[in-house]
Amino acid sequence: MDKVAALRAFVAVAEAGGFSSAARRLEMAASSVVRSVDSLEESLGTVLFNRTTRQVTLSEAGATYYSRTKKLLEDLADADDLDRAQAT
Amino acid sequence: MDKVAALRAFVAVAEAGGFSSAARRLEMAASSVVRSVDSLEESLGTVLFNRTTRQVTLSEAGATYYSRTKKLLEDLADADDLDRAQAT
DNA sequence: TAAAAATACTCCATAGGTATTTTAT
DNA sequence: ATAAAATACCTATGGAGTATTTTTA
Repeated sequence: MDKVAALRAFVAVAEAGGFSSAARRLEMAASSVVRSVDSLEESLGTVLFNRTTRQVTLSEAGATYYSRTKKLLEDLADADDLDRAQAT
Repeated sequence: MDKVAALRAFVAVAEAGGFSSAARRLEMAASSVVRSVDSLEESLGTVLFNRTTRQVTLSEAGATYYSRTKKLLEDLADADDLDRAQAT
């Protein structure tokens, strides 16, 4: 599993409020988004979203995970910017 | 590219001081470690290690990247531990 | 010359897309 | 009825190993 891709999918679904709209936003197939989140949930052993075909909302664990990983993806983008003046 | 795997390889090489010893530590083939770091360097557009067949040392950019990503991998592991009492 | 890096070659898992089916409003 | 989720199916890409070659101290 590409964890970073899965985290991006997860965050997009959380913010878009659904798999289809997240897929449009990410410009990828909805099936890929579903699978990324599925494998993420499986690897965590936790349900991240409460899903019906009409509604996708973060579970409690999902909300916690969202707040942690959102920042983490930003940090990763920052880390990759090696030209930036370094605080380190 | 599996970025997280590549970051783990990068950190291991930095700490082990070489691709072979990193591979032993990670229990994977040296060729995989080399390729992970290669693709990481390519995606960053930056040389992370100064390499000869006898010596592998962090470049300046590599040293910066190491200090950033080392912490990031720890944060990721923390984020995945959803049972932990949450500061968030 | 010996140990490690680099590379070529191969194989297989899986990421990703399309098409279809199921579900809920 | 419709829009979205879920899933089945297929293909191609790339991740991973083994074996080989190159390099340098």
